Amino acid sequence: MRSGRKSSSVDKAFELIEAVSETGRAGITLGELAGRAGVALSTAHRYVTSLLELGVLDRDAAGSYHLGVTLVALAGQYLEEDGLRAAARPFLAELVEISGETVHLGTPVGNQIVYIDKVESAKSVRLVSRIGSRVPLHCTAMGKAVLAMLDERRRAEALAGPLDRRTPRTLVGGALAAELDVIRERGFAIDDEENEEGVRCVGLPIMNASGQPVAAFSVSAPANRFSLEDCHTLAPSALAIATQISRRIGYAATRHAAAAAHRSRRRAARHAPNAGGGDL
Amino acid sequence: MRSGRKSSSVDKAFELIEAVSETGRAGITLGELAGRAGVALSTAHRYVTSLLELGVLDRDAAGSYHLGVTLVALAGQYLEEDGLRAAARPFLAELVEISGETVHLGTPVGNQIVYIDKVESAKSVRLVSRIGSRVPLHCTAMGKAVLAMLDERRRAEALAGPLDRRTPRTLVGGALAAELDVIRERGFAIDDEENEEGVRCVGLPIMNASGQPVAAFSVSAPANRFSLEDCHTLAPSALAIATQISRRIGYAATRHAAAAAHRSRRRAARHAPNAGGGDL
DNA sequence: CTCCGCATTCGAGTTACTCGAATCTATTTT
DNA sequence: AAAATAGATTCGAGTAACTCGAATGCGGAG
Repeated sequence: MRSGRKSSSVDKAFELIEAVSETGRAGITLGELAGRAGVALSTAHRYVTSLLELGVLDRDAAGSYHLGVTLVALAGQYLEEDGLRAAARPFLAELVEISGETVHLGTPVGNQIVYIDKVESAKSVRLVSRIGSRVPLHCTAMGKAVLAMLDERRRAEALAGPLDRRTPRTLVGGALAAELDVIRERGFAIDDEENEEGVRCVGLPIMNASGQPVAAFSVSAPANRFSLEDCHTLAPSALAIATQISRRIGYAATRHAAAAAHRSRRRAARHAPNAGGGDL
Repeated sequence: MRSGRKSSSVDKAFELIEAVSETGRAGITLGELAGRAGVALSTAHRYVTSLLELGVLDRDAAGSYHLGVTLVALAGQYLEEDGLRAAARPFLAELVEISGETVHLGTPVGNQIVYIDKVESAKSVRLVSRIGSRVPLHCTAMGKAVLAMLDERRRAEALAGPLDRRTPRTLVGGALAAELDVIRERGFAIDDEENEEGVRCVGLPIMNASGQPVAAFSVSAPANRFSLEDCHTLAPSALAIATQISRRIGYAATRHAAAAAHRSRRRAARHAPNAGGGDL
């Protein structure tokens, strides 16, 4: 085949954006940006010229590059239209009531989870996080919940790279694979200080009509007031909520119902957008 | 010159993204997308393939395209790092105290203003808005405040397209130009139901070290409890706050001090990033 | 079962990107 | 204050990668 099936220009442009994103508050010079993204200096300059004009990137007075406001405009649009978020919100609020702890909603992209919503507990010692944060799949409750429900091929893909040992309790390799099987069986994941010391979470997948884990939610709390036992106690309520959210976005709820889900895909596809439009 | 100074691939990719953004909750098919963005179907397909893989766009079960979560991740990063937002926040909160009404912070991109922060009043009848919203320049308080401070060339650029008459009071043409001169002179803008009936706003520009209006903020309220007189009464406090924010991000504060601002640009440029890093 | 729309594939043609070196501008050093 | 340095920007040749239109294949609708 003469031409590839994707656009390398687009890929490179987003590599540039990602490189800017990773540099943080200080910004980054054009030269360094080109280096990080692996393109020639003049190429980077040309791409960046377009991105500046679009407001996707910005330059400060010193000439360093930063992310631009256009990204905020697009993200705002996304959050407003996201049916999953609208559908899940009341259930997540209910879960905050039940657990008394902060609940997050996230979606997998690549081998990360992006937080797209948050309902905070009223307690004074809360965990800091923000919508838009990205966390790894392999060491978080939401991430493991998603991994556990992926088919073999996708799971292998997501775990292909070297896995960070963020804490002494982080699971990798065979131990992680075994854990994922357990999670798949019981329906929920526990992050036992595997991502951040002093923080425990319970995470559950949200399945779409095709039986794919399209999102997840988690309850997070300081480990000292959220024991492993508390995690297990909370699980039944959380499972019920996961089922309800999944059903609401069109998942045929039988356990091993991949085939059934597949058959009902057409109808579900037409109904899903409407479900998203409602506010309940 | 053989090669242009910007990348048309990047431009087109964002035209696609913009087209998806404009379609709203229902999503858009590939064919229509190609039409709106003005590219061939197969081209759109290639770009979209990359954008899907990056998580910038997403497909629902019916095959329609939507915005993707990667945008949320990037926007979250932007908001976290934005020095202006951090610098302005305490002052905006103070302005909410003084006025009792909701205050917004926004940045110009193209001929729109994007909301990047919001501090809500405690009153029960509040205006709905969200971070990431885009509003026109010519008929909003923030927009007019920015327009008034632009140099002749940029102002003309921003007003080049046909201007929407959003309400009967919207100003266009000569009346708008005259109004902008008044705004420049007195330092603040008033949106007297020019963008939305029943809503009045007072808007002020935030200037950077080079004397350019890089942002604006506004106080918005239902017209029935926020008269034109109220707007003028609030102005002095708002002006003081605008000056303080501008100074904090590095603007040499003298009134007609464009030249002085220009002379001090080098020093300011070096200091500005540090000022942005602080949290006060 | 057939029709129809839309996603996807394919190959030829050419635009628009890549690279390295030169130039210009701004900042730092002596 | 002048020279030195680093980085941004321009430039031109070469070619990889994109654009287009048509053909194919898949899934939904009648």
